[in-house]
Amino acid sequence: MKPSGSWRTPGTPGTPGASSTPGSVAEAVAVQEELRPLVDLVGPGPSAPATVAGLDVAYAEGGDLLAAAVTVLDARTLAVVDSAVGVGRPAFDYVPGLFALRELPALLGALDRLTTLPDLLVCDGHGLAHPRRFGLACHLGVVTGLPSIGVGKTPLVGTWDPPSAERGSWSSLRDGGDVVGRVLRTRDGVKPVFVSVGHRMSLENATAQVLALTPRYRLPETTRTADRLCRDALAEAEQAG
DNA sequence: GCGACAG
DNA sequence: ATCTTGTCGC
Repeated sequence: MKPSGSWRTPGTPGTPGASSTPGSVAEAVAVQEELRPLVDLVGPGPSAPATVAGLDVAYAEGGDLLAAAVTVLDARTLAVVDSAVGVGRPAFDYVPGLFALRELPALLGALDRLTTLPDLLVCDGHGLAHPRRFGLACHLGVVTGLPSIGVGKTPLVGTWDPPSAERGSWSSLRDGGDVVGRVLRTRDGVKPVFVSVGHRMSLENATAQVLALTPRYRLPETTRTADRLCRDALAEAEQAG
């Protein structure tokens, strides 16, 4: 039972603390500050990725059991072409801003079990739209070396003006003088999502990719398929033991 | 000091 | 995240 530590194609070999879990809040913050400079903000990322991965985690009632899932979709048809899921334990208590430490080991474990190496990771949470500009999407991107973006359902930091009601409209998400993301309307008249860059992606491209992944629903198909997979896996795990 | 706070 | 009752609309 290897924990989660290695990655097939490390973007930055020898990255310290990349996938080991800190033992305290102070250590967790230190890990984020240490890895933050490794984020590639130049991008621009693939304009026409062949495959896009969605990542999500589901928790059992007690919060002591979780299932992490990754689904890989054909970017053109949005069909699932590969997937991996695994159950485990949260690696850290939930603390806003340190959320990534909680799910990272389980997600890396699932990524390791993929047969396909996706061209882009779409994370359920924020990237740069984070107090220290190092949310889950940045962390996963740096550790895997893959282009990544974050799509959050609710804000963590920042202020914004409401985008107009039509799908495709957006407004800048600003925090501390920085544009850290976009508030993007993916469906007409429906609550927007919060898009931010994770790693090796431009904000413009991240926006385009999210729109390509939302032909019908508010959330990206990647997120929806991963959500279903980890929920099902969690239900099975709870029945089994 | 008080509220807010990804999932 | 997860739980929950009810409501509106396709």
